[in-house]
Amino acid sequence: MREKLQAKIKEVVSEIFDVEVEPVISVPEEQFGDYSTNVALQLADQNHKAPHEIADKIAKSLQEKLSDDAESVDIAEPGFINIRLSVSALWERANETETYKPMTYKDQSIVIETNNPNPFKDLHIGHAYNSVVGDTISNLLGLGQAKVHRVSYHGDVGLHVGKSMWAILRFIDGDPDKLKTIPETKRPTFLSQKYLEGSTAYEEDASAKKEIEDLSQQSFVLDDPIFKTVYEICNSWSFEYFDRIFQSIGSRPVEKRYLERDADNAGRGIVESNIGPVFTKSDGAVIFEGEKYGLHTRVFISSRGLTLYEARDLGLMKLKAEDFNPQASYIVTANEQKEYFEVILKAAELIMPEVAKMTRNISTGMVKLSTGKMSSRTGNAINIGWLIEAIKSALSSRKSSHEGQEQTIVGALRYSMLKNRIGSDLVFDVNDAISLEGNSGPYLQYAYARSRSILAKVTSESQELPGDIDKDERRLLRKLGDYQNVLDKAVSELLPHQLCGYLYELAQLFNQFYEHNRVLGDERENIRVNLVRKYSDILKSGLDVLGIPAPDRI
RNA sequence: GCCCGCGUAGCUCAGUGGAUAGAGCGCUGCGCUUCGGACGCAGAAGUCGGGGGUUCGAAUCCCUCCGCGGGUACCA
Repeated sequence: MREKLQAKIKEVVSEIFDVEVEPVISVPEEQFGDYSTNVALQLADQNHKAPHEIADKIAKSLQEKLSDDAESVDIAEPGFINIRLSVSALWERANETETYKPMTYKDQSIVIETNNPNPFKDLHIGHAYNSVVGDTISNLLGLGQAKVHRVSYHGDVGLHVGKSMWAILRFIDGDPDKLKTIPETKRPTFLSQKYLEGSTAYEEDASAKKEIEDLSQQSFVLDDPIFKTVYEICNSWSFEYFDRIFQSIGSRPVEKRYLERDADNAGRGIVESNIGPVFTKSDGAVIFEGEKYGLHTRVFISSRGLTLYEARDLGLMKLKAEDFNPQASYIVTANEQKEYFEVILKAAELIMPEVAKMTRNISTGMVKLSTGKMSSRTGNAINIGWLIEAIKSALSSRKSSHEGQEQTIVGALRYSMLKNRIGSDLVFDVNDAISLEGNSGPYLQYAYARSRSILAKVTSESQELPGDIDKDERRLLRKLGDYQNVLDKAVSELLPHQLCGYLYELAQLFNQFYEHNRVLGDERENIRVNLVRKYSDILKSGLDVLGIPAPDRI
């Protein structure tokens, strides 16, 4: 409908004024109509004519051209043209919407790095946020008809591994079988405790520091049998834990896990073979002089000969390009890495321009806590497991059944992370995240369950619709037809909050409708059931994109 | 210091060139539950950080100042 309208306006303008324009069409407040355009104001600017006159001419001609689709075409000061759709056009638009799929990324292979927690360490809200955002953006890409490859990247080598292994090796005291004494459910806690022990020792004990540094080296070579055995067991514990947690917050599994170990080799090769043209040596280190390009100068290979994150990221870019032959590659990270990635991409541009060109860092903003105080044990971070328990206990304080509780938790958590624009910081308020009311995931799930409950009770079979429509019905139908525009925008800009905002407004309208209008047993039952059905389908499909389950009963 | 980002109601945020700046939470009052009250209705609450500029039109673009956050050579 929007395209149709756009074409007609273009046609009209071309006929009357003999100019080519790409008319901007927006959805105004309901009182003004269903669509609005400011072409007259744009033309007035160019032609130095009164916008009102121009608008008048366009509106008259447009009214004729649209015939059955427009109920009215009005002008409003200073020169807006407002179009009010006919009832039949509104239904047509809503029907289109139900089967609509944006084609934004059609036939593209796209690889996206959705999360990157390090084994041996614990997961906190920041990891959950990254996963939820990365997963939802992947869903949007998929909706835009891309072939999406979700991947993750993990720091399985380096200092943090040394810290953990130092404490773990002391615990097993030469006997790897001691790990078997740790029950499966305690493994994540065990690992995070050992990491904490190692970190503390590293700070406070000089001899431990030396040992930890040696163990860090060992993580690269793995030539000590006991180290290797223990390392591999604990690594697998971590990955099992990650998979379980990410699945429990509704994120789909990754297709491939990349390890720094692999990126290390690839990255070293790239950097070393480009010393001279791209990289230079300085104080024994291999650096990239980003300052030449207005960026930061960064070290890629340290003076001790070790690759740093910079070199490994170059290697990773190459590996991903080889594995998936993508047209686009996204890396979702917190924005503290934004300027870092600008440097990496600049260096990559000089070495492998085609890879650099398609790679984009989506920076998410940092997760901050609204309350200063947090668990003293985990420092200033909120552990994901703790958060899930908090939502669970908020739920059980309700009298309702526990049916669908898991889904409600996912809904509350994901929605609280997705409803704000990606890029600005997320001030994480636990009370907000566990909220079941207002602009929240559970509000949407509840509004969905209500509609399903009505539909389950429908007995009449007649599908014949009356030609007229009342005010509340029209309002709901108007909103339903908006869905495809919202999808277009959310998909092309990769902004899930656009969809959140729309679904919330839609659910609000439905709840208002529900409050003031009887559906079943009313003389207008047919038309209303039809609306409820469309509403229910659209809400479910939107929640699905957000990775939020929509159970029939909650 | 330099670079990047942000500043909208008490709090958390939408709105990023168009019409009287919107929502949730919180606050005040109401509906007391007939298709599910995890709901609905009404109300109070704003120098859109300050100042200047561009424009028919600015929260939105430009300049400047203030405040906050992040980055800034061997962490990731």
